[in-house]
Formats: sequence, structure tokens, C-alpha cells
Amino acid sequence: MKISEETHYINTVYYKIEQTAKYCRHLGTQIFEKLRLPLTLDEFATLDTISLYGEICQRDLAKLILKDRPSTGRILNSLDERGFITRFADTKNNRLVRKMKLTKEGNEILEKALKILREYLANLPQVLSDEERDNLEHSIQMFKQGLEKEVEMNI
Amino acid sequence: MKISEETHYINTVYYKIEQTAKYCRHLGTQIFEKLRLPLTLDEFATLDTISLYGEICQRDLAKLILKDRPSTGRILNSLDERGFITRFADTKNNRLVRKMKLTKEGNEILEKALKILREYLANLPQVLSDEERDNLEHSIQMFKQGLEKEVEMNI
DNA sequence: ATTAATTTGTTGCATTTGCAACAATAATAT
DNA sequence: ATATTATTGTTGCAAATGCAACAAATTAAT
Repeated sequence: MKISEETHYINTVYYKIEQTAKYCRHLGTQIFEKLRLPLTLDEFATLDTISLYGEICQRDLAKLILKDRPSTGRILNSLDERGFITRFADTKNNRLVRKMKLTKEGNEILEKALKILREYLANLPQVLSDEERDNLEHSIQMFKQGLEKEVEMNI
Repeated sequence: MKISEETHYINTVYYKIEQTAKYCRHLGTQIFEKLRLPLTLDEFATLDTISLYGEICQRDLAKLILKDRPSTGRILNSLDERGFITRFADTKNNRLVRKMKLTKEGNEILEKALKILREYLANLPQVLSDEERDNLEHSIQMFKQGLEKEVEMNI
């Protein structure tokens, strides 16, 4: 194995961020399966985000949960069929949009999942110290803001 | 819009990392298309990683390029058909494996892509200062190492 | 010596994802 | 007034992805 001193892709910060993101997703789905939660990670993030904003239209939600519009619509269809959200017509800037909010059942399932998750995560060894995590959050925030100027997300 | 003070998923470091990773991937593919490079981002990363290691077996490569074994095999099939790599039988721990290395054409296309990329990236506004980027690399490295103990990647 | 377990790579399939095109509606321009 | 552009959500399809199952070959166990 010969290692060159030139920068290679796998040594860049882009690679490290993608790698870490994959770890996060794997770990997240593994935890959701292990705990037998009746929601996927994406569904949980969706319910949690709706609960944060109260009422929100689909496109705004799509931007928040990092999905495109069709994927967001499909996730919402499933949550709707299972009675966790209701969708209703509303307006945003005088424009007709489809907004949604949590139902009583949606709130209950979200609270239940949150409770189980919090208990589980509290018993995990801490990955970073508080200070290190603050540093990471700050650095990645700066980096993301730099990228935002260059990239077109088209959602 | 009511904002609660509780932590919500979209405020966690997991979310921020996934978000930033998506930006990286979008930006990467957009640049590769804009520059009309004859490789995709994944193909470039594959060639670049093979060139770094010289000779490597598929499974080890899969771990490095963050793909599973089938996806890695398919990327390699395509690079093989286009004459950028050759594959040959070899042994690793007395076990028969399929290794690969770059062909002359593979080296040329990689160098050409690297040259175009370097020129383009040199003219982009710097996203982070050197110090900030070092901080980010260090923080995310620590975080990744913490996650590695908890997550099973199965590649 | 047989059997069981591991490692590596491939195949096939089901799921997910991304993306373009469309419909509906409203804002803006001419 | 009409046409153009923009926004939102859906549909449909192609591509990518993940995953289980398999084959081949080697190591470890009994």
C-alpha cells in the first residue's frame, strides 16, 4: 500500500462529512429497529418537525426534512393513512397550499417515541464532550453556510 | 409558527451533518456536470482511491468509497468496460480476492479530471478559513470515532 | 476427515430516490 | 385583458440503493 502525500478525495472534509452522515443514518435506523419504534427515522423527523412548527405547508416541510417534494408527499400520505396527521387547505402569500398538523394520535405516538428514545440515548456513552460538540456544531454551521451560497437545492 | 425550546431533531448535530452532507453531494454533482467531466463524482472518488492504494480488493474499496459491495461491483464494472481499470485475481490472507488497479487510460482520465477540478476549486471563494477547516476536520473526526463504536456497517 | 463458519464477490429483487412533466392557481408583465 | 412567469403538489418513470441469497473458496472446529 503506497500512500501519497497529495490530497485525495478520501482525505477531504467533504468525504469525512459524508462518511459521518452515513454513520448517523445507519445508527439511527438501527436504533429505531432495535427499539421496535412504530415509526421510521424519517417519519419521526417528519412528525417532530410538524410538531415544532404547528402548521406548515408541504414544500416548507420538504426543505426542513431534507427530502424533495415527491418524497415528502409520500411520507405524508403514509402518516395520513395511519391517522397521525391531518391535511387541510390553507393559504400562504395568498396562494393555496396544503398544510398539515398532528392529530391526537400523532402527538401520542411522537411523545411515546421521544420518551423511549430519550431513555435509550441517555444510557449511551457520550460521543463528545459538551465543548467538543459545541465546536462541531459551530464549525459545521459555518461550513454549511459557506456551501449554501454555491449550491442550488431545487426543492 | 410556534417554536418550542425543547430540542427537536432538526436542531441536533445529526441533522446538521446530514444536511451538510447533502449539500456536499449536490454541489459535487453540480460541479461535475458543469465542468462536463467524463466521470461521475462516485467514479472519480473510486479512481482516486484506487490510485491512492495502488492495488486493492473490492471489499476494502467498498469500505473506503462508502458503498456496499454490490454498488461497488457495479461502479467497477462500468469503469472496467470503459477501460479505466483492470481486475485480476490475487490473494489477501491466503484468500482469493479480486483486486484492481488503474490502467494507463484510467490514470490519464483521473489526472485530467483532477486538473480541471483543481483549477475550478481554486477560483471558488474559500468556504472556511484554514483554521476553521482544521477545527471542523478535528471535531468531525472525534465525532465519527465516537459513532464507530456504536454502529454496525456490515460492508 | 467432516462439518461448520468466514470471507469475498455476484445476482436478483424490492424499496427508495431523484427528476422531469403536469395540473392548478396566483402573481407579474405587457 | 392577455400572456408570461412562479409556486405548490402530484404522477410516473428511470436510476440508485439496500439487502438477502447464493457460489466459491478458505479457515476453524469437532
